[in-house]
Amino acid sequence: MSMSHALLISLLEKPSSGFELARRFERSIGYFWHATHQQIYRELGRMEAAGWIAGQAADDAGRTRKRVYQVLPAGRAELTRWAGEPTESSLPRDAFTLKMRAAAVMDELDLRAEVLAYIALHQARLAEYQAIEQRDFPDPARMSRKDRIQQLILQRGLMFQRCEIDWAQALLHALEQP
Amino acid sequence: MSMSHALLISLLEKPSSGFELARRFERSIGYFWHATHQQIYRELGRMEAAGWIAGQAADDAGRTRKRVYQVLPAGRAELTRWAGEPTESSLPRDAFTLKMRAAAVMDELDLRAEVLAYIALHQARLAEYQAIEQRDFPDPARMSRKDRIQQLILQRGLMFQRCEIDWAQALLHALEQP
DNA sequence: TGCTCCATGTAACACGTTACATGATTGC
DNA sequence: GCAATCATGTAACGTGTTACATGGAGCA
Repeated sequence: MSMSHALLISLLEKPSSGFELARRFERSIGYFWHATHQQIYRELGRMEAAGWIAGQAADDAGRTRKRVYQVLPAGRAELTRWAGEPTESSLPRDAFTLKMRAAAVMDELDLRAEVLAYIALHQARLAEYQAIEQRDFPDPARMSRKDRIQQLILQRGLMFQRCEIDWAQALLHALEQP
Repeated sequence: MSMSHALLISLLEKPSSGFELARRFERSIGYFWHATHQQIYRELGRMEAAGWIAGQAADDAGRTRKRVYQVLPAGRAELTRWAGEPTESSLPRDAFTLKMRAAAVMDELDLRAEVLAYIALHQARLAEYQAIEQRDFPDPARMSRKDRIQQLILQRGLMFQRCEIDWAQALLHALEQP
């Protein structure tokens, strides 16, 4: 799995503690890759053992156990190796589409409320992404290569939300017909 | 998990053996929900024990162990119950996007070939879906409610492929800039 | 003092993947 | 007779999820 690589990239973007990573994997990064804190701690332990990352007591640790991890050369090498191998195409598992398949074969199911909730969810996400875009990429003129790529990744998310909303509206229309 | 529900819906669409389900979950259904044959046999066993489905020796079984399963009333009831509960929003884990995040923070990575392969993959899928649409929904005039919903589900897939292709082309352009 | 948040972990279990095994049928 | 495909399964392992536990810091 690429869980470890997701963490390596995240640590390259910013050296962090396990807890900070967990928060980020619930939010911005989480929009594209989700993980629980247990997975993260487990993986951080493995990667430290493998010499990919090094953790040390954080400056602001006080008497807490807070440790901040950073990527070692071996971790960078592993990322390079991984980037070169063929990408596994992710296979979706979408409970919503599944319910719509159910609605197709079971006439008695009325899923209009589900579709409305789905539209609302994706409209909320769209608004969130738009806010992130305005916050992180306010000036289209002065952007580095890194900024441009990161903005494109965000725009992929924006594009999907718009697609989902349009599609769900067409679906709603179809469900309202006998 | 909704693995069992995916199988129930698939069995409602057409009573089948485990092997037939496995083939379908690699192909058409697999575009929206993937499963290996081991998962399928395991789940069929559980569902039969729970009284959701019943299996009997297939008509064309001969001396093989082929068994065809069909959904029992308890299985239908379970689908109805499941459709009524709130839908868990699926969280994506996309290795390709992850690699692009890596490219953003590691200048030395050249992922242009990856992007080209990605474009080719989604163009191939687009063509596949278009072929399925022409085969399964040839006559837009005479379509049942069921057909219309199933076509919309397929069109969601088509829409995503087009989005991915357009987006990847923009990304390719960004990667070619220093 | 008690509440909430920060921070890290263990343990048990469910789910998913991979490798391997078995035997019948179909076509060359 | 052999290979490919149909058809079902077991076993082992890795990953993901859920529940629970622990303790410090900041605040009212």
